[in-house]
Parts: sequence; C-alpha cells; structure tokens
Amino acid sequence: MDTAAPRRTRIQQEKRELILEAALEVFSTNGFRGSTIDQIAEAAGMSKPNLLYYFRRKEDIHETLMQRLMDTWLAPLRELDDIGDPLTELRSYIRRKLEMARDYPRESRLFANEILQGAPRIMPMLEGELKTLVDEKAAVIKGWMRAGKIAKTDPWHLIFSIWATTQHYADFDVQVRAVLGPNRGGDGRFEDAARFLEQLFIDGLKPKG
Amino acid sequence: MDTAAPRRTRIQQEKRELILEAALEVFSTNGFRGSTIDQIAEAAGMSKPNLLYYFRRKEDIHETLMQRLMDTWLAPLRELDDIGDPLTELRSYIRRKLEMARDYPRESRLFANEILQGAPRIMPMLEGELKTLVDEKAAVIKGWMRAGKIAKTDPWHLIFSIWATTQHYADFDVQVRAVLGPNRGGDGRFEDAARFLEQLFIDGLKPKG
DNA sequence: CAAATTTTTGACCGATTGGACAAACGTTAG
DNA sequence: CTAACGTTTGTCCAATCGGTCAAAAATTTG
Repeated sequence: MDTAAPRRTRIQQEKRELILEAALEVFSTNGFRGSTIDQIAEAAGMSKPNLLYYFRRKEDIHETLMQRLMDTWLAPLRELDDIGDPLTELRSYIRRKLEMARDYPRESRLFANEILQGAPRIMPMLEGELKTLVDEKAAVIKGWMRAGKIAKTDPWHLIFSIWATTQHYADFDVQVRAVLGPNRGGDGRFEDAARFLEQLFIDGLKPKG
Repeated sequence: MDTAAPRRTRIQQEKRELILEAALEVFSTNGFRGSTIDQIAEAAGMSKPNLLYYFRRKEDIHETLMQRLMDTWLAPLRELDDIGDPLTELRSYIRRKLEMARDYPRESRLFANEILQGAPRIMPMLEGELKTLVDEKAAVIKGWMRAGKIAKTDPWHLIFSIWATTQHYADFDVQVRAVLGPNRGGDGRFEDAARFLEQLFIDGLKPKG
C-alpha cells in the first residue's frame, strides 16, 4: 500500500485542490471516459501540460477524487448510533443523506457514474470497506427489530432504499425538476422530499384510521 | 416533425434491429461519449462503414434507442388504474417496475446515464410527455388520498420514491451484489427486494403492536 | 544577489475517434 | 440474362485524445 504521504509545496497543494475541484465538476457531468484532460484543465484555469505536472495521468485525478469521496460519502451511515432511539436515529440518517444529496450533488453523480459503469475502479472498496460497514449497521438495525422497536424487515434492503430515495434527488435532479415543473420544482423540493421520506419510512403509507 | 416512416427492405429492418440491440449493450455500460461506433459495430458483427450505412451518425442510433425506451419504460405507470383498489394498484405498479429493473437492466442504465448527464437529448420528452403522465397519475393518487383509501402524502414524491427504489436494483446492481455478498446477492435478491418494498410502501415501518 | 529548484508553456507525438467515399459485391425485378 | 438497385468493404481523412519533452519563466534557497 502506497501510504507514504509525499511532501508537497504550498503551490502544489493549492493547485491540486483546484484541479480536483474542476475535475469533480467535469467528471460528475460527463463521466470518466466522457471527460477530457483539456476540459478539466480549462475549468481549473491552467494549461494541459501544467495540469499533467500535478497529476501525471487522467486516472490519477479520478482515483484521488474517488478515495476522498468514499470517506465523506459514508460518514452519515457511520454516525448511525446503536444507543439512540431507533426511529430518531433512522430519521436523522435519512435527513443527513438527503442533505448530502442537496449540498453535494456532484459527488453523488460522480459516484453514480462509477457504479453505473460497473464500478471498475472501486470494486474492492465496495466489497471491503462498504460491505463491512453496511453489515455492521444492518446488525444494529436487526437488534432494534428484535427488541420490537421497529417493524421486522430486511435491514440491507432498508439501507438500499434509503440510499436510492435520497440520492435520487441528486442523480435524477433534472428529471425531478422537469416533472415538478417551474412552480414545485424550485428550492422547496428538498423540504417536500424530506417531509415525504419521513412519512414513508417512519409512518408508512397505511391509512391512519 | 419527421414522422414520415421511410420504407425499408427486409435486410434493413433486420440489420437495424441488430445494431440497436448491440448499441443498447454498449451505450448502457459505457455511456454515450464513452461508447465508440467500432464497439457497436463489432458487437453487431459488422464493419463500421456497414453500420454507418444503416445509421448515418452515432447520435441517430442513440436517439432511436431513447425514443423506443421511453415508450416501454413508462408502460407500467400508464397501467396504473383509477378503478382498481388503490393499495392493490400501487402494489402491482411497484412489482411491475421491479420486474423491469430485473428483466431490462440495460434499458434502466441507459436511461440513468442520460439523466445523470443532464438529459441533453430527452429534455423535451421529460417536460412534455413524462410530466403530463405523472401529473395525470398524481391526480389519481390524490383522489385515493381524498377518499381516505391511502394515507395523505405527496403523490409526486411517492412516484419518485417508487422509481428510485426499483431502478436502484438495476442501476446500482453492482453495489447491491457487492454489499449482499455471494450468499444473499444471488438470484434471490429480487424476491427479497420485492418483499421489502411491499412492506415499506404498503405496510410501513411502524412497529406492529 | 545568484544558484538551485519548482512551475509553466508551446510544440509535438502516436493512437483513437466519427465519419466520407468510391469501388466491389449481392440481390432482385423485368 | 442483365440492368438497376441495395449492401458491404478497404481506404482514407481531419479532429481529438492522452501524454511527452525540452526549454522558458517563476520561485525558493543560500
């Protein structure tokens, strides 16, 4: 494992950040193969050879981006706490995930792009780090179910459905806005989504009577 | 509108189908820009110039594919019937959507790819045909809610969440299988998903007591 | 300051891309 | 059979791609 942190100058740190920010924008909207080094370089305000001075290959940029992504992306699930009240914990998790979809849509799309194409570059992370974390949290949820705190169901698919519904508002944002139209598709759509998801996951759809 | 159906020979019809089938495979796994005409030609078992004899531009193939996709893709929602029992209708809709994710994952990924990249080629369809259909069905669902047949909630976001959760099993299939592992990630995962989604949408997550 | 080092750039390269084209090859109708 | 038409292919092209390289410019170090 190459974990030896190379010492970098001030300029190197700044320029690398600039490039990563630009690459996030470009990769998340065009995918890896659909993006060109020239596009990223222009978005970062530098020439292509200059960019290649900081990242020697296009793949290196993408790899660095994906490594950082996974950490921040899984943070909400890591916070899911065994100790708190189950329904409150789940409600908080859903809210945090939806906030991430709202505040970091590019990260969500970058991730979605990678998975859609078969996750060629992050498969080990999915089978390792991600699976471990999900299994762990699924066990926590299972405990809640055994204790009668929440209805018995499949914890893994519960997590999948939370991922799917929240990330949908980032990945399919264009479609959401198109369907809701100019009135309801404005800034309020995330509040509406939050209300709906809370009801769906916490209260259910059964008639109240 | 160019709706004048060009008369085609038998060979033209067959070869065009062959190309579209091959293009579905290639586009859905590599995206539009990530796919090359050569790849599609090889997958279709013909030379590149020969392919270009049937479709003059790469975009023409993609466009034809997207037009066909939208029809079959929206069919389940079109079937959602005002007359039947609300919960039964919703259950059937969810089941049909999940079956499409299972049986037509390439179509789902092709669509997801297009939306992810901002839907540059199908935006008019989203704002027109799709929005009209969703609005219509949302009105049906709203009627059920007013009649007290199902809990009051936002019909549009309900439809979004059904799309998100079902298509997740096609678009994020790699991740689902990686997390479930070799045991639970096998062929049974769609039955498990079906059971879970039925409980989520129809019964809710509240404790039974 | 001046030397050493880091950063930036223009020019260039081979490979791949989408697509054009004319010639060769098949097929079909009279 | 043969002429007309439909199909297939090899060759070619300009544009774009990821990436190299040496030299110029800027910065840091002593």
